[in-house]
Amino acid sequence: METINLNRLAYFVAVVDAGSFTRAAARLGITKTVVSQQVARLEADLRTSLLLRTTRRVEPTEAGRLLHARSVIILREAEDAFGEVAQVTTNPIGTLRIAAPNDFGTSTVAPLLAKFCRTYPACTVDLVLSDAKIDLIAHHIDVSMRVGWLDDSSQQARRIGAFRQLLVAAPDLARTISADVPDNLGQQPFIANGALREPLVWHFSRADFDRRSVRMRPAMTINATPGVLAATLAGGGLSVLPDFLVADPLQTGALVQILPDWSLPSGGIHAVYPAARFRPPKVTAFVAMLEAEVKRPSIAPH
Amino acid sequence: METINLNRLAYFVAVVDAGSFTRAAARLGITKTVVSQQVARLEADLRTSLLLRTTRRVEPTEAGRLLHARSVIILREAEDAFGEVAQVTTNPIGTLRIAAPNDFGTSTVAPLLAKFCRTYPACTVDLVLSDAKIDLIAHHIDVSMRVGWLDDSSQQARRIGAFRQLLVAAPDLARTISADVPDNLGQQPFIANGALREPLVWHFSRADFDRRSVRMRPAMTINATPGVLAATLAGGGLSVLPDFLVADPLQTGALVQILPDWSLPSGGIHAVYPAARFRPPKVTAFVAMLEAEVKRPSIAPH
DNA sequence: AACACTGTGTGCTATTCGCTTACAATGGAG
DNA sequence: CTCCATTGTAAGCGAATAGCACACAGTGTT
Repeated sequence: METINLNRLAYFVAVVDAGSFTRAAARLGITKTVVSQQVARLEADLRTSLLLRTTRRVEPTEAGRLLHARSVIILREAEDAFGEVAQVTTNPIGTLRIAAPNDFGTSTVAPLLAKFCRTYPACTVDLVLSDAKIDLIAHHIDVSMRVGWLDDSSQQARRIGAFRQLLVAAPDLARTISADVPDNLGQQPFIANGALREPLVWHFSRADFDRRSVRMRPAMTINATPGVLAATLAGGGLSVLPDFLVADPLQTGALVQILPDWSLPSGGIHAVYPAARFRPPKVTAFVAMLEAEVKRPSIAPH
Repeated sequence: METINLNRLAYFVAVVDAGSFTRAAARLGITKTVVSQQVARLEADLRTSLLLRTTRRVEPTEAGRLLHARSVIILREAEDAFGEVAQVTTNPIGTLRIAAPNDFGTSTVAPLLAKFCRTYPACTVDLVLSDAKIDLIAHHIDVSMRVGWLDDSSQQARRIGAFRQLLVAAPDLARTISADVPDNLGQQPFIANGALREPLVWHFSRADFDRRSVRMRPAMTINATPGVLAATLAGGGLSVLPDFLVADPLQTGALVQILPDWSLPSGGIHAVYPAARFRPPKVTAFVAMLEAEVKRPSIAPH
C-alpha cells in the first residue's frame, strides 16, 4: 500500500475539533486555504469524504468520525513520544553508560558515581571498566574515558584534565636511593607496567631544559596498573604511576616520590564521545562533574 | 510547540528495523540519500541524535530506542485507522441513515430494508420518515428520498424512477361516475391532499394533445398522504394518489381507477445526496437496490 | 435586502522531497 | 598490510508540495 501523509491528520483533527476550517486555521497558525486543501488531499488519498461542508457548518461523515477518533489517539501518542524524547534531550535522564580503564575508573570515576546519582536522580549509570579499546557504538557507550595519549581517531574527544606520572617507591626502598639525577635508576629494581606501550624507557626532564632518558631494568612486569600499584606498595621496586593513583599513598606516606624535581611526560584525561550530532545532557552533566573532580587541587599538577 | 513532521517517523523506524539506511531505503522504495536526509531532519527537529552511524553499523541511541518503540505503535495504529476507513470506503458497511417522506418510506422503502440488511449484514439502517425537508448534514443523513418535483437545490440528486398519479375511488363511489372526460369531476366529492403544493387543480391529458384542467371541490382535506388513502378506501371521495400507494388496492379491487385513459402529471423519485466528493458504497448499494425495486413491473408506468 | 462570514478555486513563491553523482570511512579478503 | 566492496553523507538539481494573498459563491443574520 502506498503511504499516506500523516501530517494531514493533524489538520483534519483540528478542523473537526474546531468545527470550522477558519477556526482550525487560526489555531494552527496557517491560512484556511491550506487547511482546506490539505483536508481535501487527505480525502483524495483515502478516496473518502471525511467532512460534509456547508458555509455554515462542518460535519464529519461516518468515515470522518471514525478517522477522527483514531487520529486523536495517534496524535496524542506522537506528542507524548516527542515529549519523552524532549525530556531526554533537555534533562539529564536515562541510563548513562560510561567506559573507563580499570585504574582510572576504579580510583576516580567509580567514587564519583555516588555523587552523580545523587545529583541527578533520574539517571542510572552503567560503568564499564575495561582496558581494551571497545566499540562505543556496539556497546552503547555514551562516553568513554581515555587516560594517556589519544591515537588518531575520528571520534569526538574532549580533554577534561591531565595527569602526571610519578616515579614512586615504598619508603623502605626509597631510603636506599640517594641519587638526585635519573641516570643510574636502571640499577634499581623496577616494576614495569605491561599495559603501557613503552614500559621501560622513560624521559625525565627538569626546568625546561634538562632532559635524560633512562632504560629501566624490570624486576617484574605486571600488565595491569592496579597490580603495579599493589606490588609497589609492597616494596617490590620503583614504578611509574599516574598521580591519581598515588595521591593517597603519597599523602599517607605509604609511598614516596623519587626525584621530585624531575618530571615525566604528562598525559591527558579525555572524554571520548561516539560521533553524534547532539550530545545528551546526561553525558554533558557527567563530564562536567568529572572535570571538576579531576581538577581538584589534591591531584592537580603543582 | 511547533509541529513535527510525522512522516519522518516512518523513515526512522524503517532504518532501525532494517538496521541500515541502505536496506531501509530499498524497503521504502526510495534512495538512501533521502532516508539519510529525512532522519537527519527528524534529529534536527528533535535536537537529538537518534542513531549512531558507522559505515558498518547503525545503532539507535537511548532517545532513538525510546522513539522507535513508540513510533512503531503510532505507525501501526495509523495503518489500522486507514485500513478501517478503507473498509468503509470500499464495502457497504456502517450505519446508513435514510430520509424519506412518510408515504413512500412506509410503502416502498421500509419493506425493502429487510432485504437490504440481509444482503449487506455489515450495514445498519436508520430510516427517518418525515415529510418536512430536513437538513441532511445536520441530521447525518446519507441519502434522502424525494418524491415529486425537485425544487432548485445545490445538492446532488439522482432520478431513480418515476411515479404516476392516479385518480382513484372506492368501487361503490366509482360506479356512480359515468363520464369519460374530466370536465365535470368538480361535482364529485374530492379528498384533497394538504401536503401538495396545489391540491385542487389537476391537469389531465390524453394522447399527447387532449388536455383539460379541472378544479376539484374538496369534501375534505387531509395533510398526509396515507390519511388520504385511508379516507379514499373508506369511500370518502375521489382522490389523486401515487401509483406506489395504490398498486395493491387496485389489484385487489379495493380501489378503482377513474378515467384510466387520462393521465395526470408524473413525478420523479429521486435520491438526494449531501454534497460530498465521494459516495460511500453503502449509499450506492442502497440506491441501486431501491432503483431496481421501483422499476419492478408491478408499479412501473404502463 | 444588505451584510458578515464560511469554505473553496486560483495564481504565485518558498520549501521540501527525491534522484543522481561523488566522496570519506570502515571492515573484510587476499 | 593492501585492495576493495559497501556504507552513510554531501552537493547539485528538478519536481512536488506547503503556504500565502486574493477573489468568489453560498448561507444565515440583521
